[in-house]
Amino acid sequence: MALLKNSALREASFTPLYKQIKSLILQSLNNGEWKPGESIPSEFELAKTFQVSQGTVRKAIDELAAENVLIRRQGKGTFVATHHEAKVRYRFLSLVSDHKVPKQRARSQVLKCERVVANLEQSKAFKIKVNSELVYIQRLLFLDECPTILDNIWLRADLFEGLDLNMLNKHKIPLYGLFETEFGVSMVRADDALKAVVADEEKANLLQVKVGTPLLQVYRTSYSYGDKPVELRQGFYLTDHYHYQNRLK
Amino acid sequence: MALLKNSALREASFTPLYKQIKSLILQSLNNGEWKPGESIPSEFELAKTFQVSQGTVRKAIDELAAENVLIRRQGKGTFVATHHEAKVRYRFLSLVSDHKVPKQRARSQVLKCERVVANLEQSKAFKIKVNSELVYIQRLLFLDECPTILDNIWLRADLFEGLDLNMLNKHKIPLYGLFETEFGVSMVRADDALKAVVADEEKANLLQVKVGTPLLQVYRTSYSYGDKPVELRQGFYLTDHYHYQNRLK
DNA sequence: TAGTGGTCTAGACCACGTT
DNA sequence: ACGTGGTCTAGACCACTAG
Repeated sequence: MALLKNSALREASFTPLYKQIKSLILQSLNNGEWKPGESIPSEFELAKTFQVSQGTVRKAIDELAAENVLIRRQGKGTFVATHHEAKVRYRFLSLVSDHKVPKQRARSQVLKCERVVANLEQSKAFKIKVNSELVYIQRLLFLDECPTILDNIWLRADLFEGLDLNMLNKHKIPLYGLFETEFGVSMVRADDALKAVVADEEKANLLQVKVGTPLLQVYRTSYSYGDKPVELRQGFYLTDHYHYQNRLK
Repeated sequence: MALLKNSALREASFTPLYKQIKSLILQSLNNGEWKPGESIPSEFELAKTFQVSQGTVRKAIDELAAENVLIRRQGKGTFVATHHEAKVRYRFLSLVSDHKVPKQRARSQVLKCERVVANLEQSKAFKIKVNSELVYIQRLLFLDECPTILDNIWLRADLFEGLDLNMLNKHKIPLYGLFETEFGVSMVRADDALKAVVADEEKANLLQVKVGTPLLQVYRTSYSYGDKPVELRQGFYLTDHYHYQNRLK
C-alpha cells in the first residue's frame, strides 16, 4: 500500500497519514516483525522509512500506546507490550482482594484440554465456519491458595496447534503469556459481560462452596491485533473476598 | 499561579506547560466559568490568553477530551461534557440488554430521600469529618418497565442543599443530569467494585423476585472535576435479562 | 466566506537512561 | 556524550460547520 499524502483525487475517503502509519505498524506487529518485549525502531527511523515527519509517526505511536499495544519509555525507546512483565501480568484479571494490601498470588490448575467442534454461537463470535475445530480448556485459578475462579476457555484450534494438557501444566506463567510466547498470539483487548448467578453442583464442587453460592459470571471475548477475536471465556468468580474492579470515564 | 516556562531554576519539579494549561482549564470548569453543554474559547483564543502556542493548548484539551471532560466537534468548537445529551445520557449505566437491539428505556422511582450522618467508611471516602451530614437516596430503576436496579445513594449534603423527594420526583431526567443542572456538580469518573450476592427479603420485594435470587452488587464512588469524590452508591442489579458490560484494554 | 478543530511539517530544546 | 522519547513553537494547509 502506498501512502496517500493529502492529494487531490480523494472523494470522501480522507484517511490521515498518521492513521495509515498506525496501520503499517500494526501490520508489522501482526507479522511478528517486532516481538513482544522488544523495542521497535525509533521515531526518527520510522519517520525516515515511512517518508513522513517525526511528529506524524509520534501521533501514530501515541494512539497505539494509549491502547496498550506499545509502551513508551523515555530515554530508552518504544516497546511492544507483553503479558510477561510483572507490572502488567494480570492486566486482564480484574478481580482484586477486598483488603487491597496483600497483593494476591495466582496459581492455575488445568482440569481439561480437549479438541471440540464450534457451535453456532462460537463460530459466529470467531467469524469461522460452524464445526470448525476449537481447543477447549477448563481450569481453576487459585488466589492466595483458595480456588476462586473457574474458567472455561475456547480457542481457535488453527492458531494454537500443539496446545495440550502437558504444555499447560509445564509452564508456570499466566495463560496470556503462554499464548504470546508459544503461539505468537498477543491479546490486546477484551470485552466482558457480567452477570450474577448461583453455583450448580459442578461449580460448587470445583470451587469448594455450597450449591447456591452466588458467583460472578464473566463472559469474555478477547482480541488480538486488528480486533481479531481469538478467545472465548466463561469465567465463574467467587466474590466473597474479592471484587471485580472497573473504572468508568 | 504563574506559568512556569522551561526556565532555569527548576529542581526536579518539571511540570510540562500543557499540564499547567490543563489544570487552568479544569479550574475554570470547577469555578463554573464554562458550564456543561457550552463551548469553551477556541484553541487560538486560549493560546493567546495563556501566552502559549496553539499546539500546547491543543495537547491540554486532547487529554481532557480523552477523559470525557471536554468534547471536540470539528468545525464547531470544544464543548463541556454534559449528561443531558441523548448520546451520553447513560454513560455511567453499564447495564445493557442481552438482546442488544431494543434499546431499553429507563424510568426512576425514588423511594426515600433523607438526611443522614456519615459513618466512618463514608467520611473516609469523602474525606470529610465523621458525623458530617449526607443525603441518602433510595431509588428503583425500571428498564423496559421492569424493576431492575435498586440503588442506595449517599451524597455530600453541603453540595446538594435543597435536594428532596419532591425535586427528585418532579424531574424526569437521569440523576447525573439533575446533579449537573440543579447543583453544578458534574460527574466525570466513577470506580465500580462488583460482587455477586443473593437477594434478601427487602431487596427481593423491591425487585419483585424471590429471596435468594442472585444479584450483581455494584459499589461505586463517583468523582467530579479534580478527582473530588461526591457520590457513593450501592447498586443491586437484576441480571436475568441484562448484563454489565466492560471493555478491557 | 469565515471560523473552528484536525493534520502535517521542520526545527529547537529538554528530560531521561545508557555508555 | 549520545540517543531515546517528551515538549514547545510557528506556520501552512485541510476538513467540517454554519451563516
